[in-house]
Amino acid sequence: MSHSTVSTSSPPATSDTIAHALSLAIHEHKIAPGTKLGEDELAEIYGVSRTVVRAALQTLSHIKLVDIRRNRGASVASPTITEAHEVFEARELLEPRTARSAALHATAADIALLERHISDEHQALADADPGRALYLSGLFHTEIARIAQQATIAGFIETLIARSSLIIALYWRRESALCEKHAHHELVHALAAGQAQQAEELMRSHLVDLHSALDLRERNSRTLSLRDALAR
Amino acid sequence: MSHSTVSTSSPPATSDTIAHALSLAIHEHKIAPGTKLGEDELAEIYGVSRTVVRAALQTLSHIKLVDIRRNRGASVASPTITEAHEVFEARELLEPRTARSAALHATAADIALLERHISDEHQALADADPGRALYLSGLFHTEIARIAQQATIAGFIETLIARSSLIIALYWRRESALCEKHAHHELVHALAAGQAQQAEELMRSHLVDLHSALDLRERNSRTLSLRDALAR
DNA sequence: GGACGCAAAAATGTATACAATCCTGAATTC
DNA sequence: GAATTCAGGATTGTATACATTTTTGCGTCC
Repeated sequence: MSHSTVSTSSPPATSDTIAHALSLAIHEHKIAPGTKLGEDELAEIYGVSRTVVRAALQTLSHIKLVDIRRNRGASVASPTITEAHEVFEARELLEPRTARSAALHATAADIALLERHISDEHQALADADPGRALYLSGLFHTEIARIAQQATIAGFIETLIARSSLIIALYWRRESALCEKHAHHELVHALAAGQAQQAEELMRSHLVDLHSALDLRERNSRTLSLRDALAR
Repeated sequence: MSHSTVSTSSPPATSDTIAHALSLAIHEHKIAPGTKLGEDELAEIYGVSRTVVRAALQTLSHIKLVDIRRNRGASVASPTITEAHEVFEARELLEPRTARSAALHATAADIALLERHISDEHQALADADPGRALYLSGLFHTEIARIAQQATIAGFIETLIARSSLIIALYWRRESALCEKHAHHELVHALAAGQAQQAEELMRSHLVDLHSALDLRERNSRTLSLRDALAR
């Protein structure tokens, strides 16, 4: 009896359950980019057959959290430097406009929710759980997209944020501390006040800050992909 | 022997093959929105097991070409009016910027390819194959996204164009004839000349034209969803 | 000692069998 | 006659068995 299933006597896991659980673990940096995700292993962990696991992995591969290569199985994706730039450029194109729209649609309940996310994030940092803080930070962005009432664009942003989590795992430079300390707060204020232009600008500069806090020099690429290669 | 497999003695279809074939048929309006896609039926048509068919359907559901509801199977998606607006608003946000970028990256080979797409599209219209013309028209847009060398955004645009095909099937009004007669040509000229600003503007107005050629009044929604309901 | 090759083992791809759910339609009831 | 109930069939969900491919590790050869 090596491993038991993750939770005892819970409703049997569906592929959505598993995809969600894996997604969370990846967001929180509990599973590193490049990690092999064996089907049998996951099937045993969640107490289901490989059929269900494969469906979950396919879902995750579609949002590029997981890389599936034929006959070679699934592993957590490791975005290249080029992809990292692309993801942040896409965010810089989509999110400011979305923040503008959110400023026009935000209700009091929306603002309250965003503020709770921020305080949860601070709590996670206080608990020395940076992975969870990062996840909540991403949730803040997806929440804004939802408030903007553009489900289609919100879906895109969701996948971009998921990939951003991988990018941060690979390329974040420690030196650049929490430059975003107040960015989310200021954004909420602009949204609450309905200041569309202000919200758009704040979001743009916030994303530029994030982008520039990454070490995306070519030199580093080789180092990191080498580490990946050794990691397995 | 009722149905035989689609092509005799071809390499066995993979889920990608099937997803591509179905996607093409939907793009070309050979399968109408709302059509039920039974697993056994498709499995027999393509000469594979349901396992492979299910993977293909899942792929298509990720890009919202197909709607899968638990225990209820898959059918071709029928976007609502709200979704239709969202899709075109997203395109209006993404594609003009992409066209700008394409103008800066386009090579002679790229331009030649685009021009061939246009002439193919005209040929299809001459052959009285409007479905294929529509498909090629969409391909023109995805090709521009590819030229822009932003794979991430190109992926988003690809799904938006796929959904646009469904939207056109549901909401296109015949009265508004080919207003876009020269739009693609002008766009290619701007791209070939490297006129970024011009390309961006042309793409924007082209998309606005398309958007306004749809009948997205609420009244029509009920009519069409009723037809859907009766269609099965 | 290192490179090559091959067989065994492990993992993924696909098909099939079985279980659970939904849909259909005829019989029943009011 | 209309609504309801409840089999029976049809369809989807999941597990398992088998086929194919990749990986691994040992042995051989140079």
